[in-house]
Amino acid sequence: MNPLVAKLETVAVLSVDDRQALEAICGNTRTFHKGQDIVSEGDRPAHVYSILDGWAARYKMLPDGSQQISGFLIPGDLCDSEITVLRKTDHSVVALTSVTVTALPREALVELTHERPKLAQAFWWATLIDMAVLRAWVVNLGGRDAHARIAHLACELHARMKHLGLLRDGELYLPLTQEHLSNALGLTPVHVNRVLKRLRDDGLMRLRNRTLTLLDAERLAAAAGFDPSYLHAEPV
Amino acid sequence: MNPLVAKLETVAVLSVDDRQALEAICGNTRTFHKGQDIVSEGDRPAHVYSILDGWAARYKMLPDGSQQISGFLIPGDLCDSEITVLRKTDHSVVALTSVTVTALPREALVELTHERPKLAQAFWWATLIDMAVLRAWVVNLGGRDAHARIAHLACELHARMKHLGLLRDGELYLPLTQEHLSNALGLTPVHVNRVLKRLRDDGLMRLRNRTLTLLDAERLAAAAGFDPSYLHAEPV
DNA sequence: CGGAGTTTTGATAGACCTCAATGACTGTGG
DNA sequence: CCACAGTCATTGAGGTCTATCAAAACTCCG
Repeated sequence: MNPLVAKLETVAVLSVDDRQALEAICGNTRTFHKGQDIVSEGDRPAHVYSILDGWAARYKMLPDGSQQISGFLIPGDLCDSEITVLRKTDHSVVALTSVTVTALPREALVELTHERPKLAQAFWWATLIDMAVLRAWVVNLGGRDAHARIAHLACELHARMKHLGLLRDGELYLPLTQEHLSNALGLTPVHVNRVLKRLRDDGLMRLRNRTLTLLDAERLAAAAGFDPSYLHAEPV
Repeated sequence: MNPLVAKLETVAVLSVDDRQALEAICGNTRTFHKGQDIVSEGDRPAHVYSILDGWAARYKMLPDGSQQISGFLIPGDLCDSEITVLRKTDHSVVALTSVTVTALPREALVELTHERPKLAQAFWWATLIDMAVLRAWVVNLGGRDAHARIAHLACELHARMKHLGLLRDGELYLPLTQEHLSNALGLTPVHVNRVLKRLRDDGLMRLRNRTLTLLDAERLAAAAGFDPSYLHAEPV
């Protein structure tokens, strides 16, 4: 099933009609290769891209040439929903793996949500969850040291992928280099490396060969101060 | 006019009917005094509170007793819209001044947006703007040093208040202590103090007696890497 | 096998934190 | 109108976490 539909259905009950209408405006799929920008800062895309498969990252270039990642996107996530209100995107989205997206024409999406309030609600509510994730990032960056910060991100990604049913043997494919992590966490790659070593030595988690293993999920969550309830959305 | 309506009208065109329907579900107003929690983490409020007047801050308590602020709320902002999807709030909101809110019953809001797609869109789009602000916070916390970080927050708050027409002589009433700033910016109060002194000595900005003055808005924005377009929402 | 990207490790430096004390400001009550 | 308490701002000294610079080892892939 279309993962966007799946995501919306975790926050709202859609009628068959609603679902079909949404699927009807999904345009052609398009594939981006690893490293390619799906959306570039300053663009005024005519489409809202929804990720069908693969990983992507939102990031913003800073004046000194560094980049700050503000979110990781996985299947079901929208890359640039803000273009429905902002004239241009205020950040970029880059493919971390080969990424397949479906393109929802902006106008069609606006009309669709105008005609189908249930869908408009669903998009709103899905955005509220995304926002809860973003708040958790703020708390993570502002309130925790490197050790807890990395642990928390690991817990978040693990929980999100689990929710999508994308774990393999409890392990998680993570296409992130230590440099990606450092750009997401406000640390340097070198320090990320050292802290990963400590997490590994402490038996909390291991990241190797793009595979994340939670060695002791409970102690890891404790070290991270991780409480998954913000992610979720059990059916109301 | 109800500042919530004003906020929604910056992102969508509402009919008179829509506006009246929204105003109709605004329940009694309620006033919280400074320091009081408007929403507490773990609550399951039956109302979504919209700020009519005053300042508030979202924050989360961390295990070590510190608190991380994830946003400042000003008139028009919703305190706890996430309760439409999350069973309980994942953070608290505290009044920084005396705060007047209007209470929108959760059920009524859900029904209203179900019946009036334009309103549902407006709430969605307003949330997208709030999210852009939050992304900017992530970038600020993760990507900038203390000097630029404080400068950026000052620019953001100035721009938001200007947009609401709440500046006085280009100056901004800011009911924040240096400790609030430190809790928002992931710094210590002592360091905030030192950096504020430097910003003052450099002629960039001054914060004194709860009044923020941008001494040199242009150089300040440059130091902060501030680009206001994310905030905004000119009519599309 | 070669070469680029990535991970790992060491040594040193700097931004920011902690602890602690002083000084300014605000509101209150006598 | 002044004295007082409480909150908040300011300053100093020393310590820690994380950054920077540099180089070596590893991995992956063509």
